Amino acid sequence: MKKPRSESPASVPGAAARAKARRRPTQRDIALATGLSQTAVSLVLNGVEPSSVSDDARQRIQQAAEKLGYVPNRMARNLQSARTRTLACIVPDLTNPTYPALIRGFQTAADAAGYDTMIFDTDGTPEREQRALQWLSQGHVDGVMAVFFHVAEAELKTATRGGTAVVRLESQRPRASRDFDKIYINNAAAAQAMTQALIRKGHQRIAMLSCAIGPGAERQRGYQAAMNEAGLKPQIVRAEDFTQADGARAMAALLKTGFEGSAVFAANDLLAIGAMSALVAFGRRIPDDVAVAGFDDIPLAQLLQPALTTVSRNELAIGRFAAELLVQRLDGPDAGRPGQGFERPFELVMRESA
Amino acid sequence: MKKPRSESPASVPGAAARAKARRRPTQRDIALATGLSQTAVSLVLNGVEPSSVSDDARQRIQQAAEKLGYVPNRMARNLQSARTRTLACIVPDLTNPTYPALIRGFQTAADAAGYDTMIFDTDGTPEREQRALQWLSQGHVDGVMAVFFHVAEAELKTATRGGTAVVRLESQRPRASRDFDKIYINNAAAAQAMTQALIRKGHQRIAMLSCAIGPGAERQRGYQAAMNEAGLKPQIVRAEDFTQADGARAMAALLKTGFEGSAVFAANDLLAIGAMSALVAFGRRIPDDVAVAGFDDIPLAQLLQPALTTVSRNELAIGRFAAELLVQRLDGPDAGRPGQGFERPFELVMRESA
DNA sequence: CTGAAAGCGCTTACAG
DNA sequence: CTGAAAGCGCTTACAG
Repeated sequence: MKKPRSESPASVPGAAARAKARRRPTQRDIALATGLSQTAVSLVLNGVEPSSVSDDARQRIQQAAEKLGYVPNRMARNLQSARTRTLACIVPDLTNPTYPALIRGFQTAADAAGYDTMIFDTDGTPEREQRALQWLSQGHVDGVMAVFFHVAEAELKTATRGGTAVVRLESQRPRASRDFDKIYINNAAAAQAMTQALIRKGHQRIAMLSCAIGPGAERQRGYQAAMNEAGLKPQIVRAEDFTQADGARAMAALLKTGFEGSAVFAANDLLAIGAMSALVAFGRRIPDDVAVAGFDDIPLAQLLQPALTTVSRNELAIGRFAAELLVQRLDGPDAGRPGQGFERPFELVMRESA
Repeated sequence: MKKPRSESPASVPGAAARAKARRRPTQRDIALATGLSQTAVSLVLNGVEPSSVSDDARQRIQQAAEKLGYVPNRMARNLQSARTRTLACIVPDLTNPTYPALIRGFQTAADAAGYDTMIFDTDGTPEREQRALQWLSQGHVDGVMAVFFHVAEAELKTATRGGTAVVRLESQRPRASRDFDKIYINNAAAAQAMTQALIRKGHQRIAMLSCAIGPGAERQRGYQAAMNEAGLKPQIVRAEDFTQADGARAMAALLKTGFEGSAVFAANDLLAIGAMSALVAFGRRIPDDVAVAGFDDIPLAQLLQPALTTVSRNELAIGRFAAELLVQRLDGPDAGRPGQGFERPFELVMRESA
């Protein structure tokens, strides 16, 4: 045997040898141990009803399985049945607390339906989102809830054409899709409502701290609509990404150029928190000198001093709802129905910061 | 990446054809399309070198693969090669920001080595940790970094005997294990150091707010050692779980019974944050009336008002290190070496809250 | 250079 | 009731 010298994973000697050395028992081992057929073993261990295996055989098989510590090989089972009993969450950034909350809700519902949950963090970059797509297309999961910033609908459709159920979270009312469900909140309306609330509080010069990716555009749209409607001049400042550090940087830059507004509306809570720390560093009091509002209502928002005014989407409920949609599609009677769009409510949470 | 076109030929109508079109293309389809063997297809698509396939054949195969939008079926490949090129992180609670940081670091290193990262949230409960074990034993991943609260060493060993590489994060110096690596910080020493720091600041009545699970016990041990050593009387209050809500509840209960201490040392930052909100609600000023210290140094710690004094483990670095260990075991020359224990440093981060 | 064939561990018709 | 057999999509020795 000539060993091909390749990058192929299987040619790594150590792991392959080790795997073989400590082989896990298979149905064949149980068949050999009991003197019955592998078919019978499969039938018994899967509890296929009505059972065509005698009680005696069944008992011997179960005992042998127990004794050998048999665990089914999912790769093999999945290859055969094309079902994995696993769902995935694909999110841009686990260190943004809004996503763990979403996943928490998802997992609760997936668990109740007997599905495992896998989580994939894309970092919100085009490259890693493509890796997530590739991973999806390899058939690891039966269904997925995905938050993508850079993936086109057609790409997602291609990646999941193997039959993977999809719920996509959108930042605006999406076009109807035959192929998968979509959940969205009206980000523009939410941002507009928050801006209007700030205006009602007497603010005239309100800057928006936003970001070009993800839901940033829609939230800017809502802000602009409210400002225009009130005859006020919009001022939008762009941060690199939706992180606290980027928010602090952008706010500091704005302050250095002589910011004279009385309020800042940030496109998410992390940006708002960054802005708050920059404001404090520049000696501005919140909310007396500058009011601050955010978006997401992450758990931390109410713990800040002052507590952050923000927009809540109830992520926990959205996650739960998404998992339930997937399970219905996979196990329910409406497996084949066309995709639907589901709008979820938002809520303004007025706290001390504005 | 080019978007593959639909392979559904308009000239072949009918349900069968559509069902076929929906199927993901396989190597067999490429073989059929090119008139070459499936073996040749596999050889070319895996880039096996030195190649035994002619340039002409190679080109035709690659073109057909592109045209059909071929994506390898991982289930099949894994079944054959027993390798998945995927690593897992198993953690107790994604909504505790310390774990996203850990995962972030892990993912960075895994990514660099060409591995995908899957995340499994156990909720810290015995039931879900068992599900994680079961999932592990099904061979989904080549390696795993795990934080378990309730899983015995033997159980983990059994679940991964298929050859899955393991790095376990421990809360104390672990016993050496032949089977897997362990990373730990000396939680007792860290808690002791923090308690000593509080004592040096003049505090005499220091309560510890802790939790029975996970690293709670070790941190209590360190606290007690420091208190005893200084001739002070330890007072430990137990919260249900390591969450902010539990911290607030436990602190409020303590305050109701007439707490007279001048400092509270919480076993993690979330408990500390909960305690802070309870203290504020009861009209106590931090740190003037009661000083507060935590453990973990989650990103939020420095954003609080007052900023939280805490213990840092540098999760990002730990995660990165863990992934590198796994990759070395899987791809490196030292695949078979016995497991080692690696101690990582901690650091006291003194801020305003104490 | 190329393809026929065995086999990874499993499910599921099908024939005795 | 029971087992032989086909097949899921792939990798890889082996024979031409």
